[in-house]
Amino acid sequence: MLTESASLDDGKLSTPIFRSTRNDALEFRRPSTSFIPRGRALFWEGEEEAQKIEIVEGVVRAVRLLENGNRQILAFYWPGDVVMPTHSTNQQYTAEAVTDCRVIRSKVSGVCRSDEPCGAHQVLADTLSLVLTMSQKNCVARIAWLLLRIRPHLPADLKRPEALRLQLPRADIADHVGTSLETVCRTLAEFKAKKLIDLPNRKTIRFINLEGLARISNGPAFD
Amino acid sequence: MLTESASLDDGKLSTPIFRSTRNDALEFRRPSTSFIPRGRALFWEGEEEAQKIEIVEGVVRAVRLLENGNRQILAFYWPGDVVMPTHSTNQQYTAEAVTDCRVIRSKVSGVCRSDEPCGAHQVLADTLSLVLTMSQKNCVARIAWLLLRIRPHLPADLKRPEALRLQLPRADIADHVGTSLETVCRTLAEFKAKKLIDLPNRKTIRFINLEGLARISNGPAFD
DNA sequence: CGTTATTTTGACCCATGTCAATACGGGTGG
DNA sequence: CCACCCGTATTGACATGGGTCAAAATAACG
Repeated sequence: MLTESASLDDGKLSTPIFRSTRNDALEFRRPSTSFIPRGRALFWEGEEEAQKIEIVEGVVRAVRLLENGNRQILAFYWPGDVVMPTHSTNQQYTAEAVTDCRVIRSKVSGVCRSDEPCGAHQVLADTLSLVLTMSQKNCVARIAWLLLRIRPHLPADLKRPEALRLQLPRADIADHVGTSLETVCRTLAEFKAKKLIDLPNRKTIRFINLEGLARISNGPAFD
Repeated sequence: MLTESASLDDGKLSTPIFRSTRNDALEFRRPSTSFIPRGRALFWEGEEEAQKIEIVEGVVRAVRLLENGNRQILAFYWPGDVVMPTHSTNQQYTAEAVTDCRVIRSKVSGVCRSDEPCGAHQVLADTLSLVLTMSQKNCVARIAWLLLRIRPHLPADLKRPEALRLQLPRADIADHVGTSLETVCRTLAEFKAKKLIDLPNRKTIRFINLEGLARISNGPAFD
């Protein structure tokens, strides 16, 4: 599958906490904090464990694989989010690390209540809005919608003022909004040309005109 | 499952339009069936009642409405199915009668467990496969997929042997698989021309070549 | 520095949405 | 029972969004 080269290429820029000093080399100071290298799965479809996973650092994607090799990314999860299996008989999706991650695993009860909803409720909300977005909006609107959604979670790029580190590769964006990698590129270029965003480099984004993006994300009707 | 002869169309003559719904405060009361005319809502987005609704007869759709007036049908429910609100703070969808329906309402607890999952789990499973279908398959495959899914639930057409009563209007099919009404028509006509199905009239369908339909529903890769 | 993964840009064209005209067909009232 | 009517369905013509293939450019990595 993916290279688990454990090279902290992403980590060194985005994760000042992790690896900040040599002394912290072992993260086991904090109980049950574990490290997940980029590309590795946190759990798989079909796994039955009842656990919850809090993301401390990094980005996680919920994925369903398909017969033909294609994949659908159902949702992204960010630091502070808690990822849980649906407690049905088996997972409906796989959780994978988009970037190097640090997470905290803990047990969870078999029932879910309003104060502690299980993974199903969490994923449901995301998935519902995804279905709506996918079925009602065109590619441009979907990508604008995605950018606005992820923006609050993106870490600042230390070197460039006002710029954020876009942590998702183009392919992941494409597999989330249900389009091709090429269309993502073209659309981002279009946004840049329209001065809605700036792209200092491939992994960095600067939001310039949020209202414009929001208007586009509402769909072609409002151009 | 529960194959009813289901000639409710006649039944509405003798049935009182609406049994005034006072919520049965006592859980163990013998449930009474209520009649829901075509087009009426069983519950709405945002409603907070904790109830479950068993469909005795007819078809129900789970709908989300959109700003621009479009709608997305998340799922259809059939006799024997139990429709439940997600027990989160509010509904994520509206339930409406596609055809005249008879249903049984009853109270439900605030928690959900494996043996009695709440609406979220139910809708989640449907919605997940919907997302996958929508993002990965073309219109033809999506419509074939829908036909195969609804087939087990369709009541027989008494007058024509082997024929089933297609209870969903074209518009509902379109709003479920995320395409236009016209494309649904064209695709059905195409299936008929290829002798995969027959359409004796607008509300009747006869399945001829299930394998062929299944192949198409797997996507364009397998033509 | 050479090699590889990721991204960008271009060319082409098919599937599907949209607009528009027509044809059913099932209720309703006479 | 018939004729009318309106919602639903069908079919056609047309434009285009976005998928696919291909090649080049950039960044990442040893």
